Amino acid sequence: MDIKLKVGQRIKELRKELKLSQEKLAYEAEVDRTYVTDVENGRRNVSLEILERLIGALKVSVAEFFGGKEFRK
Amino acid sequence: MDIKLKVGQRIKELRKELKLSQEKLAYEAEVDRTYVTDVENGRRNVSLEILERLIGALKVSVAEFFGGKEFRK
DNA sequence: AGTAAATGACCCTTAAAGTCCGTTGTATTA
DNA sequence: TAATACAACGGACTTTAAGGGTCATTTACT
Repeated sequence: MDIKLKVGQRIKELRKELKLSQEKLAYEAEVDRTYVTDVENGRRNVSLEILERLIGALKVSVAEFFGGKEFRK
Repeated sequence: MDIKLKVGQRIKELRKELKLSQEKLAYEAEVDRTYVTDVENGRRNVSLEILERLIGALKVSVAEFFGGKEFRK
């Protein structure tokens, strides 16, 4: 599966756990509101720095973010 | 520390383990040789798809790549 | 020491990342 | 019904990632 989609789904999953809206997450990560929608739906080829901000806003480490089985090959 | 630098150092570390030159790695990942230099030195804000190609060329999973302690907060 | 390979640094395009405006659809709740 | 909150989508715009050229510097090996 496409890595953009995997990342998007992981972000959505963590966002739901925190009961955040896309808009709240966007605010916390200092990205655009519409951008979060696109990322979660696998339509954005996110850069490292933006990814780091999103992951930080979701209160997990990069290692935790990528620790799931969908990223183990 | 900057995430671009952490990623760069991790790439260099894995590349050395495989005894690959930057040029070989660049060829495998289908990116420019000078681009690899820049990435390893933390000067590039790599996108997901390029990162995936580099990680793949280094024969590890995304989870393994980000599993080290430098990515655990 | 010499010389060849590998790496690093700079600069310049262009293709794409990321922003910002609005609108639309869909639940939920009063 | 209307009001509210959230998510999806489009288009136009600005910024930057990615590609690639060239030359300088470092590293490794005889």
